[in-house]
Amino acid sequence: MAASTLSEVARLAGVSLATASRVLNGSSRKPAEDIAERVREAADKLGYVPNAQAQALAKSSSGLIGLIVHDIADPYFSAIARGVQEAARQQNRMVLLASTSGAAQDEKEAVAAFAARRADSIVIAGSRSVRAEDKQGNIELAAELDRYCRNGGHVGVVGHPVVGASTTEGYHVVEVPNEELAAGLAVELAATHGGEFLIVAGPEGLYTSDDRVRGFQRGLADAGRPAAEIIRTGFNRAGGYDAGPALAERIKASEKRLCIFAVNDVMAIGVTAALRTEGVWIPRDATIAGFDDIETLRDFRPALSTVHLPLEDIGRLAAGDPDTAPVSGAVKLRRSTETPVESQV
Amino acid sequence: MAASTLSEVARLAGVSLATASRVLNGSSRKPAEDIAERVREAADKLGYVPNAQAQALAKSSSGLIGLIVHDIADPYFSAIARGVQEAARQQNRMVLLASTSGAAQDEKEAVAAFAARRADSIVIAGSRSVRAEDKQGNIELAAELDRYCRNGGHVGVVGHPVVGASTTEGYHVVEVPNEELAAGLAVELAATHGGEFLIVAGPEGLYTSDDRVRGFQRGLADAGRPAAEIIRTGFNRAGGYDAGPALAERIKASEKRLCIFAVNDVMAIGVTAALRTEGVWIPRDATIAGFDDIETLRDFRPALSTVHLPLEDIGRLAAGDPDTAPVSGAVKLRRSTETPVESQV
DNA sequence: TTGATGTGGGAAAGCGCATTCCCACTGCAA
DNA sequence: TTGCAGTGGGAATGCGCTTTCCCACATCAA
Repeated sequence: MAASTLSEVARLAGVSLATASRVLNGSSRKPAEDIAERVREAADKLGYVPNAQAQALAKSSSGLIGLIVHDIADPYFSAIARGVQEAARQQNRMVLLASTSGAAQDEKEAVAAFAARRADSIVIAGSRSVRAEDKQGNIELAAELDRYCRNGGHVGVVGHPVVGASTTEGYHVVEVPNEELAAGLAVELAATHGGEFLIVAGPEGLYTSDDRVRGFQRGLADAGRPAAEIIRTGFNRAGGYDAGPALAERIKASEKRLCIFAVNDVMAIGVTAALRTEGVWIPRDATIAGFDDIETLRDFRPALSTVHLPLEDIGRLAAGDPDTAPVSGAVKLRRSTETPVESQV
Repeated sequence: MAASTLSEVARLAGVSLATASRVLNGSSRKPAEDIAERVREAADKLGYVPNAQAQALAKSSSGLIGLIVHDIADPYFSAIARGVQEAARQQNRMVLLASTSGAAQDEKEAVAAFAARRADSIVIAGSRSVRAEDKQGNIELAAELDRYCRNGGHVGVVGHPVVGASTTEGYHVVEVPNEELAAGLAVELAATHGGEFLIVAGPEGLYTSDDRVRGFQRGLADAGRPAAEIIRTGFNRAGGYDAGPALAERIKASEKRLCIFAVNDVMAIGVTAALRTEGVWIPRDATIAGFDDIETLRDFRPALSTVHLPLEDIGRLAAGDPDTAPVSGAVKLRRSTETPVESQV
């Protein structure tokens, strides 16, 4: 990647390096118009493209914003990514992407790589976990992030604070009221559903999942209902699908109507798909609700009851956009939790 | 983003800059083990993170790969992005992301920004168009890309060559056999569908859309069928949705059974959703097929007939992964094009 | 006319690192 | 002992740019 340099431009225009720099790369000092014109012409003729690396080195600010997600192809993350991308665009920055499948070790490496590139800020989306086997990874990740912050970096965290961070300096947590919203969902569901509840959750220790489970149980309690049984599985579509057979059996065996809360939309979709293969239909034989309100799934039938989260805004907020309103979700009841009249319990 | 520098490490370790560099940042010359150990200790104590900007400047290779998509939240693009991301990871690079909504002007700016960052290569996904109003934009984009290539950059293009590129030097086109696959789809559909065909296409001049339309028509011709009528709309879910009402009317008015080919999956989903609101059911009242085989939509019901494209592989290929096999799609007939026995035409 | 003030361009010093070149030192054969 | 190749560390240069500092010149009031 060689290209023409500023000094070549300066030479061609017959001015000094300093002047050329002032003309081309925005400085407070504006050279005279005729000179500026000469410089611009020279730059144009040479096809000059400023070397952002060198600029970053010289003014120690890279114009980069690092984004860490579990999987960029997961619609949850890609929606957030869109928000981050937009904020970056507004701030005249570029976004550096890292997918980590959620492994703390990988996230740590990503942070180090971003730090190496001197990213101005890092957005870390995706749930961390407090499970014992992740402990070491979390500690290292936190240490890496702390170091990054200490060196003047900004970290935007989606959802909940970084596990094990030793300081709040430099961290900006975008609060997502998972617990409250899940509670709200439970209350609203309890209003029309007289049967049992069951939660399809992610692995124990996964923050987001745990928050939503806790909230849902609290909502049930508030509505005077017994706590729901919990089935744990993967936090993705496959996890939901895997939980299907057991659920189907349960539904067929029990004469009480079941309402399933899957802690995110893709899991709910997975569950629904699996149930369908077992001959269990939503909402005829059971009802289900998700969480996130993923856009790509909005045409899914039966329309999925869920909790809307402004994912794009979340991304924007995490990227430090000041004009975006704080996160506020909303319960959306749709077809998937409508109990057909003839089968009320 | 200040941080400790190599020379601080060197001083602490009591060695020269050169030695520290050799120890820490992979050089062919390996200093003695005891010295190396001292340097590593010092680096560790200071929390040294090499400045990738400076490294890039010094050895003029940035380890960056730029990715241009229309919309990162579109599952088509996010799937490709995942592939690019994986390839980058394997190559020990990072990916720089730019979303452009497909405007040639924006894509040009993105290319310039990548060039400024001295990205080793650029992947440009998403269809370009040959419409007259985009002509100027295309020219400028091509010029920017050409310049980038001339300066030693590599460009990976998804689908079809860059419109107006003056050279092939540096370009690597990942061929996607849109036309052949669409033809294959038409042939397979014609085998079981006796009624009419209709195509819901993107705007005229959009390469991918045009290719698929052309292929489909050719397939129909091969099957001895008359050419399908074409409705043009937006190349996304909203476009498909917008086409719904007119289609519904048509379907209701005609007694011939209609098979719709939407040139991509999200459009097909949009059409289906709109038809549903008009009381038209797939596949009862009409059938529909899409293109792309988007993963997030696989649980959609009726299961969408489509053409499978290995999007992740496409991303990997475009990012220059040598181990990935060339693109080969496959027609997938599913529920959405199954004609119920009782309503055969 | 003189000195004060302002204006605008140029020289040069880094930014943090890789790398080339140089040199001191070692070991070994002659 | 001398000479030579080989080893390994250090000084210095440059990557492309920003920015400070300096200086030449013009302008204007006294």
